[in-house]
Amino acid sequence: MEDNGNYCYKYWRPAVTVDNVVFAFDGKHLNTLLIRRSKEPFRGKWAFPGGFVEENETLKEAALRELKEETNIVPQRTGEVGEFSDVDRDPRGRTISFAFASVIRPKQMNAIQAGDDAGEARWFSVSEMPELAFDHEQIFRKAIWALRIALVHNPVQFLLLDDIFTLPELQRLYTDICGHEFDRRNFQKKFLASGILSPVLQDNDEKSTHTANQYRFNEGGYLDFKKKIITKY
Amino acid sequence: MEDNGNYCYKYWRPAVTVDNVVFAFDGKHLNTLLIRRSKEPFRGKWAFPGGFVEENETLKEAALRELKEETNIVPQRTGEVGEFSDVDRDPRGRTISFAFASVIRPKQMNAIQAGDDAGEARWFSVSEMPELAFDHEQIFRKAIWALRIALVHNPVQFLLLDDIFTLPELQRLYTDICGHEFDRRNFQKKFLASGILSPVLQDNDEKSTHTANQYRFNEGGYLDFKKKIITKY
DNA sequence: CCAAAAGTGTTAGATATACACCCATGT
DNA sequence: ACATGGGTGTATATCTAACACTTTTGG
Repeated sequence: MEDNGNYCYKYWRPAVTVDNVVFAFDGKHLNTLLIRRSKEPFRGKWAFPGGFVEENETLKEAALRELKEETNIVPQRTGEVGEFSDVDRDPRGRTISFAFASVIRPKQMNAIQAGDDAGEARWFSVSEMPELAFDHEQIFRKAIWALRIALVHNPVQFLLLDDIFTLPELQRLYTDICGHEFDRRNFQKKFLASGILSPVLQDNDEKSTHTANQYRFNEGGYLDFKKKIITKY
Repeated sequence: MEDNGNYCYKYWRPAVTVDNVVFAFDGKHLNTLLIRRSKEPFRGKWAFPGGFVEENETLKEAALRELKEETNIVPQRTGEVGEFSDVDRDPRGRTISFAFASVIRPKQMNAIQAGDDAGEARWFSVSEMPELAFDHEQIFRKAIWALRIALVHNPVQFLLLDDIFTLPELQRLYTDICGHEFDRRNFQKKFLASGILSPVLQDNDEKSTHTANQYRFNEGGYLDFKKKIITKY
């Protein structure tokens, strides 16, 4: 068990890593960012970007540092997914990982750039995920679940869209996150009635053409809306 | 930094601990289990039971082991709360903690018995918590929040009650968890209509007396109810 | 010309809220 | 007798769900 290294402790300690599940919406579908492993174990397999935690950073800071180093992504928001500590989850030895889920805006998607020990970095639609290294399947399922819950408690959906967006886009995003189809008319009615969205006035030229109306997130309206909901519980 | 111990590694590793927030309902109020620290740091202060993770156990297994050792409690269910990894959260040195929240039934409450380095173990009403050691305030707030969310997704409320319970008890439990008063008539109507509860037939003698009706959790009804809800999202 | 995508309104059912009185028990 | 706690029903408002046609654009 002892690696004969320079860091010695009185009691056993596990190695601690962080993993990042980054979500992005390309206008059609929800995607996550994977890197292809260039080293053993699982060489050639896809995995979530991550790495070892260092001495002077929190787990979240470690996650964001690794994400930036390996993929050049800096998220809009990052939340906790959970711990993954099965004794045999890493063939190299006992490693505990803590996973985070992040969201970025569509326009940030092409900032990706594989760095460090990431051979390649690529977006995958959440409905077409490849086989993953380690227990990253498990991490993925838990991350989607966390995203679904966050949808209700934080306005992450609006951090997954650009500043100005359309209702059909918002609906497609909900469909992918919830894995459930929504009725278009009811969906629109609900959001328009909620006060969460502010319409963006378009040129009359554009407006006359038959394209989707544009909206912006209205933080004040959102907070009021949430206050009403909370009373319900 | 090097403690000159027997466990040596090539790279730095943090110490990893687990903490347990155990919730129990005494019929009137929601309580959590604290132990009084018998050692420095924070000697004499109250804290959640927990300890260091060992080599052949997951974090959850470590949490349950420490809980049993320090307080003699074996919970009905345990869920994740989150990570606590501020660089200076433990004055003894860099320590990362992962917190779990557990629930037990009322009749298990008096099984507590302080063991190991727990000088004393005691239940505190969640509305009358003492000052806590480390960043345990933070852990507590996050644990309550996790419990509130679990209420919607898992039937933890029924693991916090004995097998047979009354609607007023259930309502008091909800009040404490949600921090919000409910209308008695609407609360009862909702639960009775939901199919989640099965009435327990009482003797006519008892029934004629004016005491609260008894119910039992109905798992099948709960699953049907949940299925309907999920479609709504 | 056809397919794909977006706009738009109504109705019926379900759910949520607000609200008051009586009875039994124990002090 | 009084305070506490528990049982019970109705009316209103809100929310949810189901449902079809027209317009525009691009191929």
